[in-house]
Amino acid sequence: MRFSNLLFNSLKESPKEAKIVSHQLMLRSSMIQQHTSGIYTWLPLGFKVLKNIEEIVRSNQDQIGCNEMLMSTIQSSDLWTKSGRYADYGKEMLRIKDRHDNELLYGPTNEEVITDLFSNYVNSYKGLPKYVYHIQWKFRDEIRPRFGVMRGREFLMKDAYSFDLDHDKAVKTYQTFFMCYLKTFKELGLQPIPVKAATGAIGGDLSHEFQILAKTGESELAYDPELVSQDLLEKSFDEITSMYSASDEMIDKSKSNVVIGRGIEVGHIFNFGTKYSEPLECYVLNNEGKKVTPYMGSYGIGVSRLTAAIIEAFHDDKGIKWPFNISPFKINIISSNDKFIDIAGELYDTLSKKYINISFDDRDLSLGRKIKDSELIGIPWSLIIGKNFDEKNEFEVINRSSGEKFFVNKQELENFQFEQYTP
RNA sequence: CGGGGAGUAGCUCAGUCUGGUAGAGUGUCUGCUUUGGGAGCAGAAAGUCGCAGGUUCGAAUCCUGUCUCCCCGACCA
Repeated sequence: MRFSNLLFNSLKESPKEAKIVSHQLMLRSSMIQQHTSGIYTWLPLGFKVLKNIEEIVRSNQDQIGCNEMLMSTIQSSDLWTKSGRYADYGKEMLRIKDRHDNELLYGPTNEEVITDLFSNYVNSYKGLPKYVYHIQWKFRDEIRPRFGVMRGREFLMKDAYSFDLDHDKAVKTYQTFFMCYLKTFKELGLQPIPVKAATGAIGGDLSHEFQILAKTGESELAYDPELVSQDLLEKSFDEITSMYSASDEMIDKSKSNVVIGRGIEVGHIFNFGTKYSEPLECYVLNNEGKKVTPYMGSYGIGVSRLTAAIIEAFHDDKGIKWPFNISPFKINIISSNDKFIDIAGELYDTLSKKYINISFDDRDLSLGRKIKDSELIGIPWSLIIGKNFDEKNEFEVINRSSGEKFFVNKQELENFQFEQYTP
């Protein structure tokens, strides 16, 4: 993408409504624009990031045999009345009436819809287990939206649902998703702390929140420091969950060797048994031909929230520092002045064949301004063609994260390991 | 929903107390000079002062109503 074609306008000052750094940087770098309280338009840069995160989440779901599908945003109230949640959900649910006066709602979650769908498609224990997910916009009419997309009313969520024959199998499934989540977050550059959670409105006997440590996190948590210092992917579910972690009121202050911090909840998983399958009359026939009710679980990841959470984790006073695979652009080509614009353009064409998502700042602006924008947006690499090219035929490559500079000739540039980037 | 604050140019904000021609910085546009870290000079465009009503000769400013946004709390991916 050439900057001359990009819908982008960096702001030097933060709009005053933004209180936390991720919100400020998202506004300053033209990632989002607020439409109304808690509802945002995703501008080109923000949308690219959102899709990159979505893709990482998607590939990890696919790896555990989870089926991607797409359920509607608008739902009928019928199923919710059946499950008993139409009344329970209260004002957080956005209720709508169509022209026939039918009661509809903008889905805040999908347990009802998927349970109903499942009961129509799977009738035998042989069809179990089944995992399905979708990545879809949700709406919860929060009392007080805040912090930009961190707590919006409209948000993009990956929600998966599992169906198992019995409780033990459902627990195994739960563990599979648990480990899948750790891997997903690691690919996003994050190491969240799995916190035992109260099961709340969704109910069930087993639930974990995945919290990213951040000063601006909304909830307090206490945890065993080993949950942060060790690679959890090398441990088993039992080893991990035997370490101490607790949130808010569940924190045991008498515990020693425990760290108190604040966290951003980026994922939440539940094992809730037959809480929905039973009232919605979802069953399969077992090997004796008898009706049994599947055991279910649901598994959420806040995709739009993750954009903000990742910025909270990776930024400095100059702007965002995107991990390579999340960044809207991987390499930003900058010509220091118009003299090099053609050479820069050729380089852009060449590199575009090798990498996806290269950008070329072809605007007629001073070098300083272009570098500032590149830093603000958080592009992992800037590639400058300027005086060093003139004098020594060298390109200058700057790493956003470390600030390191490399001077390379054309041959070296071709072999340069741009992917080796971690903030 | 309770408590607090704010709506004036794209953005940040002054002006409101004490009514009298709508302001600054930044950004935008044009021209020239520039071009290695948000360049310089000159010029220009840009706001029904959130909306509605009222008081007044006259309202951004005073009064009434209303809408929206933000912050603190209880709920949540």
